[in-house]
Amino acid sequence: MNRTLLLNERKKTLFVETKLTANMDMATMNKLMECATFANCYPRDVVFRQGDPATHFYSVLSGYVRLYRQNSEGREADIRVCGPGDSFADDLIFGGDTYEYHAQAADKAMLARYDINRVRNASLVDDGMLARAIAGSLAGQLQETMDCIANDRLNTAVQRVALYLLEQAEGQESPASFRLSFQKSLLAGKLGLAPEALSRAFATLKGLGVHVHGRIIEIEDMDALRAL
Amino acid sequence: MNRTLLLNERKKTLFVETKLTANMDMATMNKLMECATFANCYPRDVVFRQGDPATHFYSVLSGYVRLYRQNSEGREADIRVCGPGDSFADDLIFGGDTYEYHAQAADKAMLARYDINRVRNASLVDDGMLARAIAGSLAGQLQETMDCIANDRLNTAVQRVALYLLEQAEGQESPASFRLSFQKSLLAGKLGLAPEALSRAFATLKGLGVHVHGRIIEIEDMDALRAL
DNA sequence: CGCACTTTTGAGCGGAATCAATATCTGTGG
DNA sequence: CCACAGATATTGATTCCGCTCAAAAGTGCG
Repeated sequence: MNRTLLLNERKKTLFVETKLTANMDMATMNKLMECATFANCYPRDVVFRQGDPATHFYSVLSGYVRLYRQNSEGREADIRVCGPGDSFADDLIFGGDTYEYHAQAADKAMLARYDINRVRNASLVDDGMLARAIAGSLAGQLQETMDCIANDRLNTAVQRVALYLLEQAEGQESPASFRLSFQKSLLAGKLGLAPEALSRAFATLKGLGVHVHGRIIEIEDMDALRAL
Repeated sequence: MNRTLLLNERKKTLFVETKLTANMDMATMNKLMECATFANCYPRDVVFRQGDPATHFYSVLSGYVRLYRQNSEGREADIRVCGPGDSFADDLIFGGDTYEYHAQAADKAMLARYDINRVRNASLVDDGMLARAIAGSLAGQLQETMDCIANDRLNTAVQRVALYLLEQAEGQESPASFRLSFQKSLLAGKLGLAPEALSRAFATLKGLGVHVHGRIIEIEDMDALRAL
């Protein structure tokens, strides 16, 4: 068994597990696969830049990608952090000809890279399955993004961090423990905080039984966090 | 010509001018129309509540609808303000069975009200046009919503207000003038501000040649705002 | 003309950003 | 295995933005 074949099998598996392909039949998945190439990224690699003409959209197979915008002084604000299974820039399939944000690998990452025009054309000639899958993906992203706005506007830094920890510990009983899936500086950005603010939020949460050792988090009492 | 007929013609016109129907052919539009009823709302009418089972999605034909979420203490945060042509809760067509936010008329409003199940089923049997139209609508909303996050995180109150005014004055030369399309308290919510903060932002902008008389806005020099 | 609602203004406070310094972690090579 | 360098994270001090509460002023409608 050669190495390339193994790699392709792995890619294929990850491709199938993507949110975009989750509810597709085989035929549609194959159509989509034909529009795809694969790309490996190293940390800090730029996937595309705001203002670039939009040619491709992406699914994350492994690793993380950070979507962000910059203001005139160069300060950056994260819009979304995409992990395995997430897709991004697919909002440009049905309109929009330039990327509206920067995309940068936040880790070693493997991406599926779809040609926008080919996917759009494919969606024009199939029975609607492809368009429905895209719509489903966009709907999920829209919900997440609206959640994010509400969360930003309604909750303080400590509350947002507590909420994130609870989401990560989903399904565990108190006491829960897990490993953060990415760096704290990236997490800070995702939550709309400066890294210092995240640090201070963790310090506050220590008083409620949250222990942080590097990337390992231990939560003594999940209900104490829920009560915030 | 009777009154009801006139009214229906008006509804039909507004229906056609909706973002959702913008790129549809007649056949698809008719299919969609068959899933619709119409509703008139008075200011502060509740369209649906967070947690309600999702049965319908909506297009705004006239007036404004506010989408918002509440925290445990009852404080409210606006997620989106929908005006003529906008649709909302269409993110639930392909997944999600409860509304994730409150929707409230912010004005006398006329809405098209679509049965989610019927539209979903219609989208399963057509050639994909319906699904593509929905995907296009969701893509637009997603872009707006991501813009909102970036804007919130990157700009101060004064900058956000200035940006909003520039958008509203789109296409005019300096000096520009126009009327706000809704109350200041609603605008404040849309921009993620307390009403007092909006007021103070206007006060600050007075120094840059922005004059506010009730809902009438006059901008002496648009470039001065762009420079913020 | 008066009442209710919306908006503005003022004062004080609190949360998070910024800047700066220190501590901790990670991976590399001696 | 340890020492070291560079990156990452924490802590402290300060500033500033925007929220809250309270009161006054403005607006519009019957």
